[in-house]
Amino acid sequence: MTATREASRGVGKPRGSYAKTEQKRIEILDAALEVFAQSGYRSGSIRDIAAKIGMSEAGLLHHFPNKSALLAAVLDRRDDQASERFPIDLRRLGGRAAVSGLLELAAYNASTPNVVALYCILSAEGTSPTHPAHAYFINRYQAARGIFEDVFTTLQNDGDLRNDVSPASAARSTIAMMDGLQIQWLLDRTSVNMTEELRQFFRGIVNYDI
Amino acid sequence: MTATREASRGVGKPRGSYAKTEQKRIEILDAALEVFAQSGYRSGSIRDIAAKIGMSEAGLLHHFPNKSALLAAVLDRRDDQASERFPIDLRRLGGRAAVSGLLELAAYNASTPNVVALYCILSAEGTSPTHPAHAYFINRYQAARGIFEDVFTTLQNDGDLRNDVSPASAARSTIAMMDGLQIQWLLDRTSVNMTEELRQFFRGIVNYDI
DNA sequence: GTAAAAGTCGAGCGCCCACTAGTTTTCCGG
DNA sequence: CCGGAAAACTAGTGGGCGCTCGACTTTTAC
Repeated sequence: MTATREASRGVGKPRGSYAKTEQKRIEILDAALEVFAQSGYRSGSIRDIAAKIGMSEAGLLHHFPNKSALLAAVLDRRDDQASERFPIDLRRLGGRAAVSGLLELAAYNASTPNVVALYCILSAEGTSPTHPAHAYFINRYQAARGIFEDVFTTLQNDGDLRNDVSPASAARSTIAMMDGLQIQWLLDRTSVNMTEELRQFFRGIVNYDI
Repeated sequence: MTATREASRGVGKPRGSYAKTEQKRIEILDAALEVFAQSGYRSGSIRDIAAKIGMSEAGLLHHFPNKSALLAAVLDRRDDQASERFPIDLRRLGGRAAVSGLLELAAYNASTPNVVALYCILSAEGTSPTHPAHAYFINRYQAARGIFEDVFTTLQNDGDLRNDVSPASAARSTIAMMDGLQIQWLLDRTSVNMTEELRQFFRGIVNYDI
């Protein structure tokens, strides 16, 4: 996660990894994302992932101890990439700027369909308590609701959120809208424009022109 | 689908099924719904379904030719049951009554969590074009959008839908809201009240007190 | 240059899968 | 109450799965 090959160790024997190792890990994670996005975690196979990058299963499993660790690494990487490529701190922006940020986020998501598919299938699978990503999604949604609630609280304090809409409700329903639009969009990408539909949704709960 | 054991055939040899056959089919379909709801289609196994009702796999497969036919039968049965147990013709109701009907539908859904889980996981899996329920969901969403659009058109003609909301957009976003709320609700049933959240959503797009 | 760690692979283990074949058991119309 | 169809079971088949093991190759610190 940090930078280069295990950094400099003080003494001891261990050697750290080769120069190309990190690149290989990334190649694996990219392939895993595609496979999990298409087939889900439960039906996506390590065999398929390995084949996609011309590697043996055993070779792949040298880098990740098992399948669920691989999934965890895929999700970690996505979270890292998201904050790199879309570094918005919604709480900091607050109010109208944060709402605009959400619209930009929806537009950005529309440019990465396989990531959308990944979260769509994994969040559905993850509703089962036995799924390895169950806790991840519980936390993810709790965190998202917290952030969104703060954003809408700010918006309301600015007089920009309708008074009969509670920030908590706005948070829950905004998340629901984003998730729900993704399903229709994945089934038929011409059926819905996620950004415009989300904007229209916001028109129903805010007090300003958007 | 109709009523009793193949009805009366005129002449020929074949004998029709036993008295308990239909009951057994239903038992299988109920078990299949539970398994598919929990594990999805791809990871849900015929073995689990058969075990759940104390039957052998081969015995089960006597009633359904293969796994995907079983899934199709589960979906058929659900559609039949839905129109029996919740026989609302939204188009007929039109306008405010139809909107109320949707709120009742949300409340009804909250009383059948495994059905909600079934559609949640299957619609996510079904976004993949190779999934046996892909066409089913394409059709289902198209039909739903059509019905909802008619409902909101009526509502707008009655002056009950905000003028800056198109019926088509209201249809898409209402479906998205219902789907999205279900995910949060399945992850943590205390996190969201689907009916109230949907009502609040409608407040943003209608012109009357709801 | 070399030794040892890191990376890769082929083979295979035990398990689960959907589905089939053949046989036995259950039902029921006559 | 009996003959034959329907229903159910036992026993497989071929294949995919996650993961392990031991041997081989590549890299790299010294």
